[in-house]
Amino acid sequence: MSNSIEIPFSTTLMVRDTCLCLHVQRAARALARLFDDALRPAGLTNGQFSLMMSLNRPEPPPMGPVAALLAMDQTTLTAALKPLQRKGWVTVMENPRDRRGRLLSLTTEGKAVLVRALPIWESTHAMIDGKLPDGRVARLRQDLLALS
Amino acid sequence: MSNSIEIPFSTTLMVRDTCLCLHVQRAARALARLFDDALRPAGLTNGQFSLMMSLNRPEPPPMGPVAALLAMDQTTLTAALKPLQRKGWVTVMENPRDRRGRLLSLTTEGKAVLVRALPIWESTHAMIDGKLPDGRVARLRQDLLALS
DNA sequence: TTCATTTCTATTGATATCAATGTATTTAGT
DNA sequence: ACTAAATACATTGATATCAATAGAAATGAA
Repeated sequence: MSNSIEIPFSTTLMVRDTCLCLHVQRAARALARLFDDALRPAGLTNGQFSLMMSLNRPEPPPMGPVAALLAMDQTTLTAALKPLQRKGWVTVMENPRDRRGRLLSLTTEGKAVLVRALPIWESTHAMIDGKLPDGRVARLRQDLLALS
Repeated sequence: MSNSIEIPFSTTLMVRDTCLCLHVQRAARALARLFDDALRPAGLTNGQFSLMMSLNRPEPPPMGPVAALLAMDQTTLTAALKPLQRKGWVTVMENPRDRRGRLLSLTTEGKAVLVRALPIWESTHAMIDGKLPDGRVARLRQDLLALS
């Protein structure tokens, strides 16, 4: 019988130390927890905050561009809207110009939630900012954009 | 009646452009899709690859350290192990030295899956690496670690 | 106009993620 | 040894994520 083929432990350490995907997933989970904790008093998760903030526009956007902006699957956006609709913070209406599409907008109450969440975002983000040397944050954002 | 308080659109644009959490979540989703697509022929997702690779050690680790390494909640790890156990790629056994704990190890078949996945990871990671200017990747990893 | 194609979204099923909570076991203080 | 506290993990419930698929409407080619 063929003996098991194994990956050497050194390779495991190399992958662990160099894998960009793993590094980004780790940071994503850590930052998500951080912002979720901070935003909890406002009743929002980090993802809900980003989504609702992206809906704060002069004109209600259709779903496609919003999903693209957040770099998420369209079906994920459909699902993410459900709890926000239930809470009455977001409305999803048929686009009169294209009846396949939907237009997303914040309700008055949704805007109020966002107003309460904004200072939390500001202070939390300022704290994160302080964790990295000056100027480094801009480059980090640029690099993350290149990966998106 | 009090008129609605709104966040100016300029603030929305500022948050969209500067929020590190959003940038990291975006990159995390994009990279996850990229690696998931590449690893699909091997039957693994990016997260399963990272998890199984982290189990490729001389001694089977308990769950706590593995969850910490991946920067994920312990309950998430419990859930993530389920499909891998079902497929017979990972075994979860009681720790004889501490009967509260579990020891995680790859099966022979699990190691074989990992062997098949490794070259996919290598080529995919090389492609990502090429997207960023030389030397920038190392700094990016360092910054992501600082956020974790 | 008609029909094939494309576009926009929803649904289903599977996994991922975490908070809240519960259980069993170990450890520490006495 | 006994008990309180801490530790390690599992379960439940809710949301997040995407692939596969399906439906409806718009678009384009003839």
